[in-house]
Amino acid sequence: MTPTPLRDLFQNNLQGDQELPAKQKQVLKAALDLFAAQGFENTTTKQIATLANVSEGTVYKRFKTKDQLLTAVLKPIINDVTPQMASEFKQVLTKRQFDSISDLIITIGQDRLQFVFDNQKELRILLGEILKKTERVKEFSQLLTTSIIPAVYNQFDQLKAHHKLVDWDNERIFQYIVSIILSYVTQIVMFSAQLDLTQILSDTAEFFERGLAPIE
Amino acid sequence: MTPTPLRDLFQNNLQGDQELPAKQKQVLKAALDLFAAQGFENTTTKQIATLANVSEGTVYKRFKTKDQLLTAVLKPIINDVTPQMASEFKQVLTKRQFDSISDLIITIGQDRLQFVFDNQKELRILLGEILKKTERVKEFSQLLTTSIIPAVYNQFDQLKAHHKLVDWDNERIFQYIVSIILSYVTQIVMFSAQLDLTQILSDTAEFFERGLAPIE
Amino acid sequence: MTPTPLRDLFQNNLQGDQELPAKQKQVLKAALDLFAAQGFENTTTKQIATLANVSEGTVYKRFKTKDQLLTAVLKPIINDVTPQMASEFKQVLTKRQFDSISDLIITIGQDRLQFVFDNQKELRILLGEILKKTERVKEFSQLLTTSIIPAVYNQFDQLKAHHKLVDWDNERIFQYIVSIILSYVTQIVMFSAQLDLTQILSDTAEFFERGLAPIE
Amino acid sequence: MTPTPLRDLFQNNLQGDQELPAKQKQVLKAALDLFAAQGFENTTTKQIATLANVSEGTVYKRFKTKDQLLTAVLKPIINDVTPQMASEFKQVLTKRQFDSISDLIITIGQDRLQFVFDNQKELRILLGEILKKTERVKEFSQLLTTSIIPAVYNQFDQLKAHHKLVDWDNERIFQYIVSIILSYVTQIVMFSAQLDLTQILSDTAEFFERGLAPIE
DNA sequence: AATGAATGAGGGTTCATTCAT
DNA sequence: TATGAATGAACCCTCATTCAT
Repeated sequence: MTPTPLRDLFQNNLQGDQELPAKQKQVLKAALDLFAAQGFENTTTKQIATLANVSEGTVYKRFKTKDQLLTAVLKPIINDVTPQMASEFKQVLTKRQFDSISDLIITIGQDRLQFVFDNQKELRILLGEILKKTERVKEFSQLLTTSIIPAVYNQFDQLKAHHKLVDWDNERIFQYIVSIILSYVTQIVMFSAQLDLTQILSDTAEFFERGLAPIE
Repeated sequence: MTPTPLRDLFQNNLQGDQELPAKQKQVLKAALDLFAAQGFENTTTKQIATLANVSEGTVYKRFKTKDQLLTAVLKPIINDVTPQMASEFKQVLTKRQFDSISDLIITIGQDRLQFVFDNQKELRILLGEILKKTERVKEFSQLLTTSIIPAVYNQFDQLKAHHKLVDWDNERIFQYIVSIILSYVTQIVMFSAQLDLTQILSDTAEFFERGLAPIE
Repeated sequence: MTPTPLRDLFQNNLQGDQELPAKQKQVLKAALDLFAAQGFENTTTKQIATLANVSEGTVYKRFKTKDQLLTAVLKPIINDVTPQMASEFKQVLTKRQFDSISDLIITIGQDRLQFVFDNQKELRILLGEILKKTERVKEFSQLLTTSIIPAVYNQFDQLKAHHKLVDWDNERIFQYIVSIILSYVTQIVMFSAQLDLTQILSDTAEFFERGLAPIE
Repeated sequence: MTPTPLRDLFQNNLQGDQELPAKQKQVLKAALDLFAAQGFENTTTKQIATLANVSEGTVYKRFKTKDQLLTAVLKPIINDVTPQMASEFKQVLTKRQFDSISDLIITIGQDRLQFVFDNQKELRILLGEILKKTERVKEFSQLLTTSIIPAVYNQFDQLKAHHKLVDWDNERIFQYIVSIILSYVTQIVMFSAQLDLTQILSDTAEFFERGLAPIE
């Protein structure tokens, strides 16, 4: 079961908004695509209007400045899409209990690496834009933290209870795992690396099996 | 012994160029600072001229377009500054032999985390600009790879010989270590996290001591 | 009945264009006047904007470059104005039958010399611009050729039939007549010569009466 | 005996100037070539400096503005080269006596048409530049007038004396002949027409033989 | 005299934003 | 509400010209 692409989540989310006129939705959709493809500064409002099949004036009807438009694009991603994404991921985490660190890592890894792989373009640019405004960064990361973390920590706790995980702080364990998975993510997104995901995950699992084994 | 800041390395490197007129050096220096502070697109050639105490025409005397100016700023960093930086780091690696993974990680970590910490601003933006052009990414990463890696691998080999490190591929070991250190780097650069570097490094060292212990 | 000035023809033609906004028409009109008065390179887009009572941005709304603006000025002249001009001239040629070479030359000469005289400024510069692009030259001259020539040749043929014109190729006869009339045109346009058109035409007519008399 | 090309005459003339430093001569030569090839406005002083193998400063050593440089290029052409050219042509006119209008026309025509043909590029542009400043036009045409005309008129007078030419004003006769020859010149220069010069000249001669025959 | 770095006014062009319809 | 013409500030860049060496 592959994760739903970011772009689709975004669009579904837009359609749920009763208040927003159809044309404005087209604007947001066009803006997302163009920002993702060329970055914020390199996208003109005219391009957005054209792609959205809308006049330039319409772009400004609701969003008073180009910057507000960016915010409007980012907001649903941060407020709605990411949670949705997160909950999708959470399902993976809560559907069943993992019986080892290996199991956990391979499952998580497969799911998220796939997601990143499928959304390279959007992630690369949107990340860039998000990073430019420090406030946004905070919002965004908090989001992730509050929704996914509990599910993961719960799994950690259960593994610990079964004496299958070292008794360190969940934060610390989480950091190590995320770090290494993210490093592969980076290689994929930034360098378009062609990696053997299966091999990598099994190696990584082996490593954590040792590094995070409970202390006897 | 703290690592030399990027900005100073850049400037020293410029001063070595006999051919480039003083004003042109001022231009490059100003451009680096402004690009680092506000990004490429948000920096005006007029701003650069003003900061460099130079007319706008002068900016264009040598560098025919704003883009060429960016390249001219990046080139010495990639061709000269980074190697210098790398060799500085290499010295740390070759000066002495490490007697454990912990030792290695703490030493490396301290040096590089400090460097990143000191150059947050420059790294954040320049990295952004470098990432925009895929060709540059390749150049840049190859650079790092060829100059530092051998020294690190040499240390690994010696630790293995003394039966103090698991007998995995050096690449694999390197990836794990770098991943986790980079994850802290990221937290510093992107989120301006206030971290207790000493604590972190000792924890990380402990983790690797277990995960990378030789198999009995 | 004096021929309609080029500038008026141009303006009438513009007004016929329903699609083009009023301000854009002002731009074209201003551009024609300025190009004619100072040449293309010596005319600023700002000057055009000012004369047209329009912002500089408006100049570029429709015409993406200054060069396209020149083309846009020249196009109606080539495509519409000249034909109109030509047809006006053709009327003179077809309205009645000429009963001698003298008659023909004096009539043609008066009409066209007057036209040139009235449009000195426009002709002088526009011709210059037209000549810079060889492709345009071709277009332009073909235009003239296809629309006027037949009417003239028809007159020649009738004169020949009445045994009032030498039996040479029409092209050859046309060339001689046009050459000499153009030479006076040139003197008017280029040197602002003050010529006694009536005297000149009667002299010229006399000359042709002899040179082009039918061979007995 | 083909006429000497304009460019060579210009250069020879420069070499005769003792006062002008060698580098300045290079500048003038380069300027002529570039102005001829691309027009005045489209030629930069840097281009001139480069082609002349000279620094930009040197270009301004003697010629204080770009416009003065144009004047300096045009001056020798008007003051020295054209007279030389004219005298060359005059020789053709005075070397022998012509025994008919045909003879005269064919000889003149061949010589001058050839000259124009060989100097198309220079003539086309230089003429353009000359035409832009009305004062220059006057200078230039007077030049031609005073040096060549007498020789031509002398020939006319002799033909008249031998009862081989109509007894009209020399100016009038001259105008007719020059007009028609110039019309062919124009076709060559402007439209790069491929004309059969021999045929044309013999036709033209025939025409004038009739049009300018003495009145019985 | 010659150099070429430096100047800076001004040119063409873009684009976020406004506004009349 | 939607349109798209209009705006004008600001940008990148050019180039004739000056000036220190």
